[in-house]
Amino acid sequence: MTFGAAGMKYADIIVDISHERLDRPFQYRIPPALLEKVIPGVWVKIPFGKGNREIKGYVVSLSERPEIDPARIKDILDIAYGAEAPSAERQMVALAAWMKRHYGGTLIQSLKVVLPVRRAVRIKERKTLCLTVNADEALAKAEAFQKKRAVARARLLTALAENNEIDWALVRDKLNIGQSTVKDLEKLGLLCIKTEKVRRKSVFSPALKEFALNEAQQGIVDSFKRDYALGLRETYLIHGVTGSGKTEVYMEIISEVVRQGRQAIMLIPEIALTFQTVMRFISRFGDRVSYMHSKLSKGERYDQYMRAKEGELDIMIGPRSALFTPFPDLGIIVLDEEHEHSYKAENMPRYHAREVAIERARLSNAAVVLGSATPSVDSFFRAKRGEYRLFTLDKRAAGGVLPVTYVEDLRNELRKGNRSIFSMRLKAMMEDRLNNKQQAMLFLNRRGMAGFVSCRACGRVFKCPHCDVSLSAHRDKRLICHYCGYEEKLQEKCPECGSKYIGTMRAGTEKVEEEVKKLFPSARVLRMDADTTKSKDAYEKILSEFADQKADILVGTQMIVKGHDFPAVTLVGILAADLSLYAADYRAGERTFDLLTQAAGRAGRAELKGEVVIQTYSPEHYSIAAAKKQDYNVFYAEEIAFRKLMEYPPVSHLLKILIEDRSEERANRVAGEIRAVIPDDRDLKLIGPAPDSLAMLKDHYRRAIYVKHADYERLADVKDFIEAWRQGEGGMEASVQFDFDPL
DNA sequence: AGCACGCCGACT
DNA sequence: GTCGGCGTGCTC
Repeated sequence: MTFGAAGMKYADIIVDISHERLDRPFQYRIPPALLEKVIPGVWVKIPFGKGNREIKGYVVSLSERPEIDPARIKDILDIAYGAEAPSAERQMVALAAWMKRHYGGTLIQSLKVVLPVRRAVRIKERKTLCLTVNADEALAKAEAFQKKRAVARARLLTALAENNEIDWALVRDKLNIGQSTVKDLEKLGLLCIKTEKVRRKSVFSPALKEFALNEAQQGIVDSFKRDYALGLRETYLIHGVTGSGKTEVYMEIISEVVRQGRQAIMLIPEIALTFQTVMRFISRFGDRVSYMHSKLSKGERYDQYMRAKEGELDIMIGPRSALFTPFPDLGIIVLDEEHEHSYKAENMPRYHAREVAIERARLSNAAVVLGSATPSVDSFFRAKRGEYRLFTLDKRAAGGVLPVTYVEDLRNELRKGNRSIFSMRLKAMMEDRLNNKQQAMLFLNRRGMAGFVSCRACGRVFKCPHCDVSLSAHRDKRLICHYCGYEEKLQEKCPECGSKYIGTMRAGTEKVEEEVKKLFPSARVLRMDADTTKSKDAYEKILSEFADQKADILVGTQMIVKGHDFPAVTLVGILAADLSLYAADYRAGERTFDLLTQAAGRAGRAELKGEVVIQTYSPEHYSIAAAKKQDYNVFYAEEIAFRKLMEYPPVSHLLKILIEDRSEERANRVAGEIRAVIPDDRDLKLIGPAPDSLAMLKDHYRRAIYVKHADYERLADVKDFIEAWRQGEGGMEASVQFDFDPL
């Protein structure tokens, strides 16, 4: 490290404003007094823009030579925080650069994800606008402004008259109104700006437990140790059926790495669902373990990070954010339930924890272990290709047999005159469990319920003829494909069988609960869904009530599928397995198989034999057929064939380049220029430019170019190339955004 | 993103 | 003329 090296008069700084046009280093002069302190990794205060307003910036490097006219270069005002800038942090910056390259967005966005947030806890503020006059008066004013051609003011006042309180962000994004308009109206006394604040907390307590590994588990641990001793740092995928004891394997592997004086990160999907896992780690590793969860405040999270950095911890457990724990010598990263969707970030940079884990491991010479009962198609594909080492645990550690699974064809039920939501078999089995004082779970698959349309008689699903995904129902009886924009009218009769029973299926959990009570008036029913778990702890409360057998039947959505063992549950009913199958997403088949397998895994985990009833309109679909057999390999073979045929990930990857501008001519021109400048590569497939599915948004014309390639890295190259070109000769006209493997 | 400059339509 | 809204361009 070069601390304040001689001659380094300038600092290259990434400003803390997330905008495409500002996403590059800005040079600032380092005043003599700060020469020692301004080094890469430090946050500084700088004057920015014409008004020299004070903002923060992150120093990425130092330089001797001014890149622009020195007269235009301003001085750094002061250090903001972080004068200690350790080497671990340098690695995090490299990781941020990697994330920007692979997921798009700005560097400052990636930096903020990767770097611990400093104690200067920014109080989260939410600004809302509200009227200070009544609605009628506002409307009158709006009309007056409209006459004066003050369109923006009129728009804002009309909106406020309707809602009387609107989020500032909403006004800015959806109404396309600048802050000058808002501030002017505030000055005129027509509206006021309210600011609210938000807060958080946390608690826990441990327990104790012991265990021994079986042969299969020990085999994995031994292979890992051998590799690790040889200095091999690989990515391992453990495919282990539910109850096969993956957690013990993780703990053993982690304990080996910790013994060598290195640290471990253990990633879990969500803390609430894996509470037991956390407890087991705490009981084994004691106070050298810490965990994180989404409810921790920034200050609390920062404290945990600091403990890790200072060497007070060996293991960090938590959701994807735990990935950025600044351990001095990280030796291993484990991702449990690696197929879980919560590993994918929802906002920019939309990173996947699995991929970032592998990159971080590479940077710190660590190994990666992925584990799942139903591995993601992506990971299994890589394992088969030899990128990851595959291990299999196909037996339950505590013995016990897998449940018997029945698939019930709902079309037959309808034909037999059974129009209830329960098949005859499920009804009979529920009755049996009630008589024998055993428990049942009814699982309603609500995922992908975004209104797909099907025929109740024959099960025909209305699909897009171009994309092989289901169409989603919109207002005024239109069916739209979210992939290509294809549109058709909702038909009166099913084109397949002529039935008029066509519609969006919307049997909610409430409806199911009602039906159960109607059918079995004496049954005690618990319901768990977004409604009943709104309050804090409601989730745990319902589950423990059910575990204590205070109810006979638990009705719920996805959330009942995970966590908690219920020894007395011997029946799992999946009411409509199709619902996730026809979601407008190429991963629909994968999701369905996961859900069914995990739901089935809930039945009969102890001595009692379990049974599973899968109700569906598409018993022949491979996701359902494979779930019935509980055979991941059968599912995978079908699914990967489908992905190959359709050129969907992981077989192929897609980069969407979105060009947006107020002027249609400019949007078209820039799109054309970008298309022309993309380097020639015969394996690179280019589509477009063409109007985006949302051809116009907020009065901006949108044009899209799609680039397809089997290798994700080539697409990242294309993005880098276009960005560099735009910073240089291409110019920064219009706005350009990149999206990898969109939708 | 946020701020200043300047163009163009409405009004004294 | 000139007042002021709203578009345009730039930020080391």
